[in-house]
Amino acid sequence: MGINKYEEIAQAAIKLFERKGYHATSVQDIADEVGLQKGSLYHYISSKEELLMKITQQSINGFNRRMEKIIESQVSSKDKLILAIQHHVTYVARNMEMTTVLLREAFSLEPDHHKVIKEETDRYLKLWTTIIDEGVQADEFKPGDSRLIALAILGSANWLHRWYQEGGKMTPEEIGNYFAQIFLEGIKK
Amino acid sequence: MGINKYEEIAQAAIKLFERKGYHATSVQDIADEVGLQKGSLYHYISSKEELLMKITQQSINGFNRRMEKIIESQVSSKDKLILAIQHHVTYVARNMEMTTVLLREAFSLEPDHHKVIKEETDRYLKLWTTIIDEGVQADEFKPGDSRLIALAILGSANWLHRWYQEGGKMTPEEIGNYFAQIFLEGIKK
Amino acid sequence: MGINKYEEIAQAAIKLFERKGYHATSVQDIADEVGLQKGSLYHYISSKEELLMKITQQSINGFNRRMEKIIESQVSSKDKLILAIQHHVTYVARNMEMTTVLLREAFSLEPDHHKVIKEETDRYLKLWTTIIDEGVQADEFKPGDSRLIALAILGSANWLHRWYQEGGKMTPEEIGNYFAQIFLEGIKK
Amino acid sequence: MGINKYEEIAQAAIKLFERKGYHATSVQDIADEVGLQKGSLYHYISSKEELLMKITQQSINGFNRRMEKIIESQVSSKDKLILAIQHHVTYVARNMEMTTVLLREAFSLEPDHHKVIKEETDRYLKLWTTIIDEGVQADEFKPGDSRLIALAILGSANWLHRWYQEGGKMTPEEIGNYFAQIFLEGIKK
DNA sequence: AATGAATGAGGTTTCATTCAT
DNA sequence: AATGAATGAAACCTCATTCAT
Repeated sequence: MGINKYEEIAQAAIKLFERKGYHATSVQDIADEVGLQKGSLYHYISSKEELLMKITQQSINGFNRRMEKIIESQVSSKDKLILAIQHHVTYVARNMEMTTVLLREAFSLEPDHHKVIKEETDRYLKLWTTIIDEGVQADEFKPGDSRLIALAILGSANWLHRWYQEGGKMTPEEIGNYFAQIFLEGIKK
Repeated sequence: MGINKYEEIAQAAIKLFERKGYHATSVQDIADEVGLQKGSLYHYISSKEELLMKITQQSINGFNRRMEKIIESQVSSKDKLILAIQHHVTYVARNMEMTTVLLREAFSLEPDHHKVIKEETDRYLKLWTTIIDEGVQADEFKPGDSRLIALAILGSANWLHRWYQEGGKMTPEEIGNYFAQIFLEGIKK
Repeated sequence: MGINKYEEIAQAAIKLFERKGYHATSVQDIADEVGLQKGSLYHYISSKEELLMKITQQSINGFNRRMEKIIESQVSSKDKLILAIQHHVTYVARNMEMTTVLLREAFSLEPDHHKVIKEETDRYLKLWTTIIDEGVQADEFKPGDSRLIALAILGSANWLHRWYQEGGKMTPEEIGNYFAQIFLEGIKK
Repeated sequence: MGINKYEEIAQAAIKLFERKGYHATSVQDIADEVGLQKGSLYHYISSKEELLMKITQQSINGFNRRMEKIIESQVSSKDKLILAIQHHVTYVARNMEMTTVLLREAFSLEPDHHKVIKEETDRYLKLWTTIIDEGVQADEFKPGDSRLIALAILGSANWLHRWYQEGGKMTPEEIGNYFAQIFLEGIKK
């Protein structure tokens, strides 16, 4: 904190965008949060939207980077899926504010910027379907619609940003495990 | 359409809030959409926020009403859960815009209003855990954390508002069935 | 005054743009001049630049309209030129502020708008060369570079906006006559 | 270039003030043009306005200095007038940007500064009327209003900054000659 | 000599809401 | 029921200038 002012500003923006929403957060709010005058912010940023863009980009990149490593790893498809769920869930839980901004505010980006984020999220989805398709081919998963399955899992895992609270009775890792188990085994006795 | 002007205004608001977001939608936008002057809107509404409140309330009420009927029905817990998933999925798919406004914009409500919506969504969650708990007790479901299971299912089902498109290769009913199957049986072979 | 608010605003803008320049005139200045709040101006205009555009357009149109009538009239080229000089001079003198805005501020228009004004001023110049060329053909004027002559005359006549003051010892008509005489006969004895 | 940084800055300012206007040119623009940081400029200048003042002063001084030499020369009034026109025209043509700044932007100076420039331009005008008055007394020119004649000539000659382009079919000298001829002989056959 | 962080005032524009007609 | 003029606050952003380093 303090070393890199841009980072400090981005952190303030993440916090405020999460709490109030992008449009309801004023540049003044961000300036107040970092203790600068409104105008002084513009030494570091070129626009409020640039901040949102950087934040969402950083967020989706974090998801993609982890997922690519999992895909490249030498384990069974089932284990890849378990890892993917665990990683997604813990990443959301450990970056709640940033994830919320990505999931809720990215659509406020200007069309050009939004397109870039959209492409990255599409890529992320594809990485999920790859794992599932491979698992089906390896006879590890039931045949099915891999995109629908991926969307079901991602829905569950993303939803975490709406209810997870640090200090609850389960750790993110435990939640990830549980989610993995649900999707693999189902809840029926 | 045209009979009830308030309803017409609400429909315009739903459409615009979904498309642009609550804060990015101006009262002028809504007025344009219904073909009135900005000032004339205020014969029908008392504030922009009131519109958002009515919309989110109507939306969450729709979810709750259906769920209560399911709970009261005389079928097994498993069948209740299947019905609940089917109903939620089809309700989202058939009310995409309104659902999006509920899920993405409710947090823009003033604290007092937001609290009301929060209570209703909490109630909705509780209805889901009720079914699951009963299913566990009836030995239909594996023992587990019913809240976590409900949140997993709701996450999947809510996420639909981000990707569902009318005219896709599966109907909402088919998607609902598939989701139910995933959560009951899992995807592992 | 008061009947047409837009006209009132435009008049205030002309006065202020002339006095302080376009960029040095704030929307606040204009609002103060007409006794409105800054924001209220935007019921009548869509931007400050629109005002400048309207003003310059009205101004150059005034010049062109008069000139076209002169061209169509059935008099000798010499008399057309005299009329043109008289009209230009009196138009400048009677619309000092607007002319100043046209001549000094039009270049502040955005490229698209500026292009429109440029085309109109080019057209105006061409009307002048037409008269001169016809006069040369009719053997009324010495052979010469009609464009250069037109630019010389226009320079003199436009410059009026920098020095003319109402109530001076010569009326605009007298100045026009004198200018016409200078350009036709020269000053040499 | 480079030896005298102040001169470099002034040249950048002339170029930018001409292109965009004084108010539309930011100190940042000037800094960019000379490859310095905004703050560093203030080692050389004390304010943006000082730059405009220096530029306009240098410009009007150039006009006055030449004119004084002409007045002192031992030739007929007619030849003085011809020389004056030639010099003015070539000076404008060879210093287009600086002249434009003088003619278009001087009025943006603060009152105190503006007054100084005004006095110099008034002096310049008086030098012209002196020549004309002497020519009338020497029976070289027709009797007339010397101020009006001077303003007519200056208008033509100043207007050059709005249309002259290097590389046109006439050199500045040829244009000067032509203008002199027009004002002396007129265009009527 | 040069930087670049910071200021604080002011720029244009948008907007939810009110109200007389 | 509908208008449209008007408000006043707040939005994002720019800018000339200062100053510690």
